[in-house]
Amino acid sequence: MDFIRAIVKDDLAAGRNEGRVHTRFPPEPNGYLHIGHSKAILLNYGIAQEFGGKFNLRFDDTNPEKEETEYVESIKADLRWLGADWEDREFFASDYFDQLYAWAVHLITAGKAFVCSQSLEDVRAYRGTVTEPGRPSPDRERPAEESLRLFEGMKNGEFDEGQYTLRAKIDMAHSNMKMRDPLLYRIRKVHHHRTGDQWCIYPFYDFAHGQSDAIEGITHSICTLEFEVNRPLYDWFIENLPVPHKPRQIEFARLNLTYTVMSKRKLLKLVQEGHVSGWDDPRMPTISGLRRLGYTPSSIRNFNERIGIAKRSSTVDLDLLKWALREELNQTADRVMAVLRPLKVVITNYPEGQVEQIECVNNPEDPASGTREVPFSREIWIEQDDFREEAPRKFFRLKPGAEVRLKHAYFITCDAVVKDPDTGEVVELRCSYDPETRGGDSPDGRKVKGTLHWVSADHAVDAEVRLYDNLFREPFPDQGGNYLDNLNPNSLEVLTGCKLEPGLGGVEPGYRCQFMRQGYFFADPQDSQPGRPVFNRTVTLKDSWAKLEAGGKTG
RNA sequence: UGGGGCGUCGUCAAGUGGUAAGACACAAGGUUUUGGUCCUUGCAUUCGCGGGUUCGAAUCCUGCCGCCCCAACCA
Repeated sequence: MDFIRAIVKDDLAAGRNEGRVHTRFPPEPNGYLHIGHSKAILLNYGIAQEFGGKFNLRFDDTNPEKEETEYVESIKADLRWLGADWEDREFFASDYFDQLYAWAVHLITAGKAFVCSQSLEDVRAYRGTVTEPGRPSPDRERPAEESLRLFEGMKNGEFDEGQYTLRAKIDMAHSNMKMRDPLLYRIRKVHHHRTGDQWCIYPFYDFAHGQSDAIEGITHSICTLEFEVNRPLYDWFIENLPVPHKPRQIEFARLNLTYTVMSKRKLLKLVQEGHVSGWDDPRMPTISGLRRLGYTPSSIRNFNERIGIAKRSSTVDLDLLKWALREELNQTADRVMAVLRPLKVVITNYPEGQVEQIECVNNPEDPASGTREVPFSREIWIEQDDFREEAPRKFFRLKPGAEVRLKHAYFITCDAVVKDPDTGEVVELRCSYDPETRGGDSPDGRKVKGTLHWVSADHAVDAEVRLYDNLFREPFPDQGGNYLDNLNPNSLEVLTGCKLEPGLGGVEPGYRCQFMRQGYFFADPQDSQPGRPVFNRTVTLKDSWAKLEAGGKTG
């Protein structure tokens, strides 16, 4: 059990919050959700579930300049996909603008807030530094009546942007910078995605967040580490306002992942500069990107269970995310045969025009998945990588004179290599098969080390296959300068003319399977259609042969 | 630098005074009609470093070191 659940459990045992548990996920609708957000979502939703509590969705929409309805919709879709259910409790900080305004008035009346006329520059200069105390604004002792009048003027649009702000009167010498008379409201004459032009003053995060929690009866306001310094201010508002409930803020370490970036600002730049096709590009660490790549919600939940919750900043190995996906798909995905880079094989002793139906196991990990029939004929496609004219000792695939097994079908032996007379490129293999080995076993007990996947040439379905790899080539893209310099130039390779076993021709978008010996693939939800399949490679299979080769240990 | 937070295996992470869980990664074997899966084994005499308290310390005290956050009219 992590430290936050321990706190919740303890609160329950002590009878705090009337025995309630109520959490929330408070995204700002200024970008798409990413895998890092899934940690916060699953934590908050998970705690509500486990302790019989409730979970709210609340959009933190206090900055109209960056927020859009498109983001609101994408966030809701992603939350649903992850399985987080906020029932009918969908809120917006902007729902509380009236109450927040009233509370601001309350603070002014109590002499705890004032309207300040300092310029942006002066506010900054007077704030002091981390080692020096700040100085009070000349307006700090403005009479409450006057502040009240000015604040109303601000609300009514009588002033220009930047002319006035509302500030709390706390302590300009406080060692915590957040407590040096923080800004509560600013004038912004911009259209808000929900309140339209109703308001021209908008509350800041600090003045909106805790109070929104209080209004909703949130018991545990869980957020990330960088808000730790905001907590004294969070508590100050709760203590100095007549709020209906006192929530408690608890911070945990946000998720970082190797080979990617997680800040919305950086992701937005990737989108805007066209380094990716959009927020849902399969290479993006966004929820929508992972979904389109082929990830499952359960694998993301499983991943989150394994990384834990703690307070130390950390970066999780991307391999763990990939592992969580493989672990699930190994159990659930049907195995099919697809040749990505085709090489023609003619089985010279196989009768011309003959076609046999070969029975294939759908998933050896799941007997209930049954079998299917795949046509076999004289000409087939195999993977170019599965043939080497000059092969190292440990290369168990096809080479001149060698015998291998075609999965579920026959043993074949390579008799001759046909090359393009001009380029020397291998264009076709002439092989012979052993009719006694149908099904893949030899009656004389003869063993072969290699088993290849294949597709009958006459029956193959053509497809486009997109091979995705890490977006960045460095585990820490931010290290040493600009992350854009560390973009992986080979993050996407598009293959056309791939040869699929015929059953794959009519597959629906969103279909998931294992291309045997290659990886898990997903029929692209947007570009694939029955009759014209387009597959995304979600994740490769572990490849110990590639590892041997890379290590020079192929004999 | 003032304040806040954190330092346990390559990466995450349990552990809260009784003598270092687990997962991923990695390595070596075995099984295998996917060089996949699966199985076996190995992988921190040590918990940032140094002192101290104690029969006993990753856990308590103390000094130091390192990393992260805060000086947006962002969240």
